[in-house]
Amino acid sequence: MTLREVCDAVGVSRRAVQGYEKAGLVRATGKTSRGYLLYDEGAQQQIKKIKLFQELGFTLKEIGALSRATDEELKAALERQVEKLKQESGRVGEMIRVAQEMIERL
Amino acid sequence: MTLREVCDAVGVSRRAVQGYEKAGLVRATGKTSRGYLLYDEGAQQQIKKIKLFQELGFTLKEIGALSRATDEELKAALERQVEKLKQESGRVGEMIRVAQEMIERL
DNA sequence: TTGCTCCTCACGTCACGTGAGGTGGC
DNA sequence: TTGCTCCTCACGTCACGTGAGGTGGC
Repeated sequence: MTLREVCDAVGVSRRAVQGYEKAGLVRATGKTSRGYLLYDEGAQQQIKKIKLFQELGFTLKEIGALSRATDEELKAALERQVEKLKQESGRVGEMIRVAQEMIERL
Repeated sequence: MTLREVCDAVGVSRRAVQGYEKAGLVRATGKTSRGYLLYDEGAQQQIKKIKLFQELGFTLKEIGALSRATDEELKAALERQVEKLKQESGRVGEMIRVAQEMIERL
């Protein structure tokens, strides 16, 4: 698949993928005769995975480390992340209440 | 109050306040003979307010615009923000579920 | 030659973090 | 003079956004 096709399929920008490559998280698996970047199924899955981990709140650096981690380490990292996400969830809920209170007073 | 005192009281960094000043959102209200920056009660409240609006998800630029907005405009902006925060809340909840599923499978 | 699509830099953005170098008074 | 605290730059960081300039084939 070309870069554009992968981007459309996964829902990331070309520039984001470029960022992933710079961080050493993926690589194009080939190029067409015209120089277009190509990605195979594995690379596309990898890009999808990077995006998911980003949404879980990991930085690109952390994602790189996790790809080299054991299952135990990955599990521990996910558990820490769940705690962070729960805190974030509480914070967001609180902000919704605060904003609604402000609206009431206007 | 000195900058340090304000930072300690409000819970922001000196560098953050410097960023607020650069964005035109606050100004030191004076300086001591030693050149230390001073902030009065009003300035401190302003810094607190900036921090709150940031936590509601507004950028510094938006916060500047809101300070010059009418109550109607502010209300509308807050309502839009509540919608965004609700979406964010849903997203975070989903991410918690995804992470927990990943943990189960390890 | 023109138009189209894609490529590879590389500076810009946002909200600070993190020193660097300098100052004033005990 | 040394130590301490604070000041004002100014480059660095993170994850891209946004052009700029160039290429290949219809």
